[in-house]
Amino acid sequence: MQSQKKIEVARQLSQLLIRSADLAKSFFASVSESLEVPPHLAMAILLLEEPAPMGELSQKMARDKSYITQVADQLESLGLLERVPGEDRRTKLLALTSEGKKLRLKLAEVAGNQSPIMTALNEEERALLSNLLSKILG
Amino acid sequence: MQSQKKIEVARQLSQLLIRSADLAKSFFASVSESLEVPPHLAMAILLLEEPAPMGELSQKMARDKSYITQVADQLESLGLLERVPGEDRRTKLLALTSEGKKLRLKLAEVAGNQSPIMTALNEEERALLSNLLSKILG
DNA sequence: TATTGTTATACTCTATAACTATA
DNA sequence: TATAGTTATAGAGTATAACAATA
Repeated sequence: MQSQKKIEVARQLSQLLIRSADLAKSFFASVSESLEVPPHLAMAILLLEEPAPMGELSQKMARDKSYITQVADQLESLGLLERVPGEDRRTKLLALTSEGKKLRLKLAEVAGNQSPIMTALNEEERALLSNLLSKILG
Repeated sequence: MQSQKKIEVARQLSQLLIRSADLAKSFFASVSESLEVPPHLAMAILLLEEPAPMGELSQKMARDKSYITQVADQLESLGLLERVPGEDRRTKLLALTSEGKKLRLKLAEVAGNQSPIMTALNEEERALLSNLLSKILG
């Protein structure tokens, strides 16, 4: 393939990728906002199916631990989670309250059923997409 | 498909999508930084193959015009572009200087050849991915 | 000494609102 | 009145650095 053409292919595909991810994000943002939680709090809730140490959430969200402290503070003040003692006394587990769990279910249901990924693609296409993306991620 | 399972599929695929887009972004960021331009300036340069009014760049980058003003200021102070008069006297065209054009070529070459999208997928796979993503974007 | 989490603070990206000049 | 661009400013999201408690 010619060099100039290659550039265009790469650029357009990158743009498609970024726009799709933006769509997924903004879909998730609108779901969260309809449930009156900011998106990053909603994402944390979704990831806390089981109580987990803050460091673990930091990894899963790919955010600094100091930011997780702030997220946890906000969720706590909304009554959606509690910090409970962990194995060793430095560790704190983030555990959803019953209200947090309720919210998690609602969030998961809407996000699972109405996501553009679910509505636009059938099962086979989703599997295909999953493979291609995994390949990119190496 | 069961509801709980569906949720997991949607979440995992969204995560894959977002992580792939993040990879594309951070690849581009590292390319730009190796050429000593911040990524958003680099993206503007890439999009300015031909001189274009600021409003057009605003659309292509999906950013507010006031932000484009700031981007243009920075590129101008780096000697990478000039504002030249457009058709009517309100309009200004953003035109790369010769140094800007040189940089654009380097940028495009590396981004086109070494992008994870290009290295991880073959031509057929890229076409497939492009279709799936277009479907999601509707 | 290394690890978990916290605090205070500052930075980056980007938008909003009010404006100027031109159409 | 509508459009292109500018200015000044503010906000959201996130990180850095120094710290405390525990291991």
